[in-house]
Amino acid sequence: MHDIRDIRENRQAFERGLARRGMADSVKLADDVLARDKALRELLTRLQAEQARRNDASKLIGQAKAKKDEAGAAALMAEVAGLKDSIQAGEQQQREMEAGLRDALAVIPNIPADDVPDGADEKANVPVAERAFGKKPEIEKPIQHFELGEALGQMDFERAGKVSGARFVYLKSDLAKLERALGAFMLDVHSNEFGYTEVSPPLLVRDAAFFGTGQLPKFEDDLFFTDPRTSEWEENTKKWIYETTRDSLGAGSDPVPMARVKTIIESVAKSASEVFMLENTFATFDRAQPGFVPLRHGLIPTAEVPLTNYVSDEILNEAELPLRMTAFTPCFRAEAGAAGKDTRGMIRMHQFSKVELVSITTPEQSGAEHERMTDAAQAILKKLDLCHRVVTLCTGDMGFSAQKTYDIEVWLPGQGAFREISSCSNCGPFQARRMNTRYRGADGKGKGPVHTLNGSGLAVGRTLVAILENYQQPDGSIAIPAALQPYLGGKTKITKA
RNA sequence: GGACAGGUGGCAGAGUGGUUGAAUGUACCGCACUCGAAAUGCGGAGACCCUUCACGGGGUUCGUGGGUUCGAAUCCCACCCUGUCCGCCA
Repeated sequence: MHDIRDIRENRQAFERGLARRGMADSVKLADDVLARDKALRELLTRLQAEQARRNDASKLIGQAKAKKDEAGAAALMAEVAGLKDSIQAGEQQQREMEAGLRDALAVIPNIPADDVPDGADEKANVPVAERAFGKKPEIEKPIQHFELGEALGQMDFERAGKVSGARFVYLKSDLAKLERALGAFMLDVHSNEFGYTEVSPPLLVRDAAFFGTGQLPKFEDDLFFTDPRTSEWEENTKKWIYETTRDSLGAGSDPVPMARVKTIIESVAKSASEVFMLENTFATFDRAQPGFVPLRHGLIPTAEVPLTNYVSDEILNEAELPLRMTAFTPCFRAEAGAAGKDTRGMIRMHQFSKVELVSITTPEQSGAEHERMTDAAQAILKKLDLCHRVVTLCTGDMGFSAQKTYDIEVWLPGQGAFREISSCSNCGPFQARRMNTRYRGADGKGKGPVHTLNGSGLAVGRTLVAILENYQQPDGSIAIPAALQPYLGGKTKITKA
């Protein structure tokens, strides 16, 4: 979320930043947002003058009543009576305008950092030469991981399809253990060597958390949600519709028969719940009538969501920063837009496990922390001796909340390609503003929003893929990297059971 | 999930319609006393927003969102959360 004051004071930088991201309408966007801001401030100035007058008068009424001056009080009350409607209308308008401005700002992505390369898509990403590691293993006729896994009898997409549908998998036996070992190994490295606090977070979170990290309101279709339309919620909704419409329906003095009223309510409630499921929920979030918007939970697409939101709505002390957290969790992605890509194997799944790194820092710390986090993620690949490279994402390839991102790409011999295995982003104050997370210095003075960073350390599913493909043996077995052997009871290779 | 109780400033905790943005304690900052600290005394201090070149002025904020009222921490409605008991359960 952008600070409207920043946009107001430095409109050029805002427009240029969005243009660098490839948004053609950045000037129009700035126009829109600034017009809303101006109108809102004009309203506030007017409204607050009225509120001040009302407050003064109300105090005087209180004093008059205390002195038993009923006539004086009555006179004052008459004087202020007219203000009430105007103030209430103004407050209503204020709510609408604030929500409008907030909604407009909520869908605008972060501005790229100055040192991020310009470009439209992944082809313009720039390798970070000094971060490259290892060399591609020499493997004759390398086989893809799913063929290896299926041949071992320990990776079953067919049964997963039967039970859950496409893009799910059963891992069994040593491959299941390997996933668990990788998670434990990564957590140990990050907590013991890099000072991240190990966390086991909630996997189901509320809309507000998704908003905080930037998944909502724009990327609802990428997430899985629980259906909140309980029978109770339907009842509340009907009750609300009845209460708010009974006057206009005339149920009291009944030009419309009660049965007809009930039918209308039923149909409105039904379409209301359908609209709810189809529409972006945030548009109505905490603005509409309470019982009308049901609470739902969504499955986290990454532990970034619960780890970052851990500090939402809080004011942190500068001394406790940076805060570092790591978690090993399943991640769930609906990935509606990705159909047709990586349809075979474990590269792109609805459910996968990942070890996540999150740092909460001061603005001064975030740049160095970003490098440090990338070091931590790379440390895993180095310990596993997996060939990889690092690229700085160009402006057109970065995620919504990021101002700078490094992708780590591991070499997959079976695919004959480098594939993303980690993505480390510095989000600057962008998420902190959405979450309302600030910090204060030792003197107790507020210092504004914190900076947030997140990175995969690493995607466990894809690491498992990388191990299968890089450590495959001519006989179809898989060697186990030395660093992992202690986590697998000293085992040195995985063979068909 | 049900019943009951509760959510107030960094923390604790008064306050049930009228100079209450909020007593009091504690933590924090400044000053005095002290060689210094502690104790004590005096003073200061929340957050967000609008407005002003500035000094300043104003608004909002007592879980959240609405409502009643000239005026709401206080009354009404809904929701969220916490605690206790009951139920259910890995």
